[in-house]
Amino acid sequence: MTSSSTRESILDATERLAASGGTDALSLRSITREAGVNVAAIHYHFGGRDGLMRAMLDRHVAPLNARRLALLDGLDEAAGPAAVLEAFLRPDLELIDRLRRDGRASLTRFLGEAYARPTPEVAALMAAQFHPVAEAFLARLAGCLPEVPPAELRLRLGLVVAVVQGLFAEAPDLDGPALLGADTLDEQVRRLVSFAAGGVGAPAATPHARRP
Amino acid sequence: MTSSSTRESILDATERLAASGGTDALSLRSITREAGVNVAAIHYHFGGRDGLMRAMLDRHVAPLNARRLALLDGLDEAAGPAAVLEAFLRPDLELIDRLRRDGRASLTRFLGEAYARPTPEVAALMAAQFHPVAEAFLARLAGCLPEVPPAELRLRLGLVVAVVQGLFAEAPDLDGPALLGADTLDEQVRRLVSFAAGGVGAPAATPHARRP
DNA sequence: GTCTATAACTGGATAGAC
DNA sequence: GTCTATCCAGTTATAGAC
Repeated sequence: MTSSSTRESILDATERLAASGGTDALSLRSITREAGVNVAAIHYHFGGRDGLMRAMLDRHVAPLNARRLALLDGLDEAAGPAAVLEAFLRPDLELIDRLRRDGRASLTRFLGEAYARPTPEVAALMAAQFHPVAEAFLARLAGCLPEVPPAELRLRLGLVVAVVQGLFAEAPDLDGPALLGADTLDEQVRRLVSFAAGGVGAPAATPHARRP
Repeated sequence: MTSSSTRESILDATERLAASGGTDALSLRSITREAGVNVAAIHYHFGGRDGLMRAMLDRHVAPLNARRLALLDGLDEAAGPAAVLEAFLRPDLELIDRLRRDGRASLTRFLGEAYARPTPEVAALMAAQFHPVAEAFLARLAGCLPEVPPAELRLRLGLVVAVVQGLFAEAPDLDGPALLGADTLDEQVRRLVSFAAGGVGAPAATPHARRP
């Protein structure tokens, strides 16, 4: 078996396990059993467990951010904040939707955990990949929303990211009457974007009187 | 040493470890070392590791929800959506702020993980505790925001919860120029509430024309 | 109620043959 | 590049003395 096909089969097996059993099922032993390869192969190809996890993240996060930028790039000059936020959010919902249709919903939790409890290295990788994306969207939003101070905009985009993180974490459980349950993808996008646009474009907070 | 004081010292030690080392530092061995008690004591008092984790959650989540309801109860009849959302969100920010001032910021990650990767039992416990709170707030919000359909309101409150979950997960790292970094607590509350109120009260999403 | 001692496992990593 | 065999640190849990 050539080098690259073993590498791929390890990644595929890891993904299958993450999708069905959640992150706890991702021991080197279970992965190698699933992939039909050997424990040492993982160390050879990825340098260890951490390297494998980083490779898994790249596999999903890089396309996600690429799609964000592509959608942003395709917008009209005159696009409003809602359209910009749709470019930011739609790729996440597409990913969640695709994985859930495949019966691989638990894979979203793997991604959610990369946010919620990153290894220092994973955190650095995520930040490095996400930073230019965030800056591009912030610049565009600042153009649409001149009345919102840039610092406030930055904070609010951070809150939007927090929403997305929450969606990824909960996505496997949303089968019932929950968040994005029974809707079509476009419907989900509309609803999420209307919430996000309302939040990002809200009048800047001013101190208000407290009750006596 | 009496039964209850051992129980307490175990809980305290668990909390100290979660606060300094994150969730991975919470093995029975490290806990018993820190508490100066024995491994078997944990099984005696909590029935095992899971029971201990459940007890830890109760210790923080129960007061959180109680405070939410208390603040909601103290509102004027005429209170608007922003005030209601402040009652919902302020307890979270208070908790994060308090833990960060104590140098126990990592404890927030423990709570964030309870959302992001709950044991089935933990998920059930969280849902049971949170459900009545959510219903109370939804009823109140429905009164303030008759123009937003109840189903939409429910979804949006879910998104607010996702924001909170994201805040808990990231809180330990927010020392730099990040989300709620340099502000006072009241300032944080104002900013978060203005975002949430903008999102929850946004005009209901309507289909909009896509670009050609 | 508390402790010692130990059982029974699983985890990641690696040396060295092929 | 790939495998076998092994190492060792780590985990939860429990039986049984006190």
